[in-house]
Amino acid sequence: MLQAVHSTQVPLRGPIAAKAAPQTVTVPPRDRLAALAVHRRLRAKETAFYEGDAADALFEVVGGVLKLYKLLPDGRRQITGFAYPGSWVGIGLCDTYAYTAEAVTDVTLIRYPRARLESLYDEVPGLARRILSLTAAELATAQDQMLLLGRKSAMEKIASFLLRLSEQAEERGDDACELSLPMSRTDIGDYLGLTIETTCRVLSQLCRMGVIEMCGRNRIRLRDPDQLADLAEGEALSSASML
Amino acid sequence: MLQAVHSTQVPLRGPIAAKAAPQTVTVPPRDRLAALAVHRRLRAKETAFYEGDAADALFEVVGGVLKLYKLLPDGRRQITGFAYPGSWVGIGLCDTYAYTAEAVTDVTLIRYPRARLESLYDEVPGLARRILSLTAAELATAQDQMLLLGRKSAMEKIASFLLRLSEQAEERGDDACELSLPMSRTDIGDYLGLTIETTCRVLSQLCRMGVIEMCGRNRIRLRDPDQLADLAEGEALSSASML
DNA sequence: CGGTGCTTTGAGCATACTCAACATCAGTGG
DNA sequence: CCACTGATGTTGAGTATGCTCAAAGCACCG
Repeated sequence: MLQAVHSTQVPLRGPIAAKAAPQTVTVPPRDRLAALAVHRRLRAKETAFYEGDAADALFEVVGGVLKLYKLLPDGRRQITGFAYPGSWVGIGLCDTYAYTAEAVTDVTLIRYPRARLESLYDEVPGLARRILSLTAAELATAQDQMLLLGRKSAMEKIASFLLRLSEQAEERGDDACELSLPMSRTDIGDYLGLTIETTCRVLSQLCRMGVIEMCGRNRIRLRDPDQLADLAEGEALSSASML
Repeated sequence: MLQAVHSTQVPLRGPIAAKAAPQTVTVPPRDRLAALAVHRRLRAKETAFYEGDAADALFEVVGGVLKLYKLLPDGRRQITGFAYPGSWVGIGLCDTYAYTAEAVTDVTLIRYPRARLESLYDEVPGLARRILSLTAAELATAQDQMLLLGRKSAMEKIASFLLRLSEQAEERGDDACELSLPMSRTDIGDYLGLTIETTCRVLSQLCRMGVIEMCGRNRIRLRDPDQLADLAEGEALSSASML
């Protein structure tokens, strides 16, 4: 069973999580993966699993957006990431999930039983490597986020967040200046380590500065992406202090 | 070459990065890995690689402690982790390193050329899985750190940090109450998203509260680990407000 | 001993938080 | 269709936590 190696190459679905090099997996494994897959739908606000649950499955996001978060005993919340189509959720070696996964919008998932998926790691060349690649991309994103959370100001955080959304939109083939924000202001704050009030205030300030424009609650138009990029890295333009 | 599978099992060196289940790899791969390995020594303050360098190798820490950090253009720094013996450094899919790795103490590393290591992933069963396990552990740690950076107070950050060091000491078989802090106060601050002054102040406060005791600059004794655990999760005891 | 680098402590301040009021939107039912 | 309601978002005023700037203490090392 370890022989079945040199067959045609088929690209797996690409990751959202940025810089992952295009990877491939041989065909038969694709089938063996498919044999494990079970589709699952969630309505907005439903959870796929809770932090602390037995981690018996991995999920691939096919449609919609999930938020992944951790809680402190007193209810403070940190969203560790948003999962867009192409993301894998629940990766991590532990036997319990390290975070809760809750649907922001209606969501479609593919569920892979963990034990059976992992038993394929050693049999299906490229599979472990593929998962590794996704995990490594997620790790790189997490490290960027640590820099953001630990060292950036509120303005820099919001600007960085909008820019990342813009890059993702571009990767998806959408207009990089027309952002959709499916998550609430509270969610954005909990992702960036801010309160909802600060999140609102900074967004309003960016509007006043003419850097962005709000088109309804969940839609933002970037009017000056270059200035936004400057703001994201602390190159506070003089106009930043005006107002 | 895909046949050489069922030989005796040998545990690879365990990870510091916590909850990784003990994993094993078959013997021949161990040899193949060893064939790639090159030892390297660093004196304190030397760097193994810089953020942005071509990522042509992975490193396993054998002795000493490294700090891994990212910089903003204006010099603000976020340490994303400390690498103790057993840690692998430089994991991440990118073709450039995502952070700088600098020796805190004198350090001994094993260097694995990345391309050649990765070419073994599909040939050596268990290898990719092993690296995946390490990466996943690092990801879980990173997510904990996001919660800390985004949502914890200075006191909670310091308390959490000391507790994690204590757990690591225990895993290493050392006394869980006798912590060695090889890194400077500045490093601790840059790891926790604090300034050096706040770091000092909180440590002093913990001393005054009788929770810890400082035995020289780089050594701390935990006198009340239970209270420290309470402080780490925001269960601010009344004594916390009494200076 | 005197330097240099790291740490500690103090005083004042700024950023982001808390609390509170109000505005807006989406969904519901009259 | 509009009025009502609850949820979500926005804005303001005051405050607190942690930062900045500054000085002094301490330890290690020639």
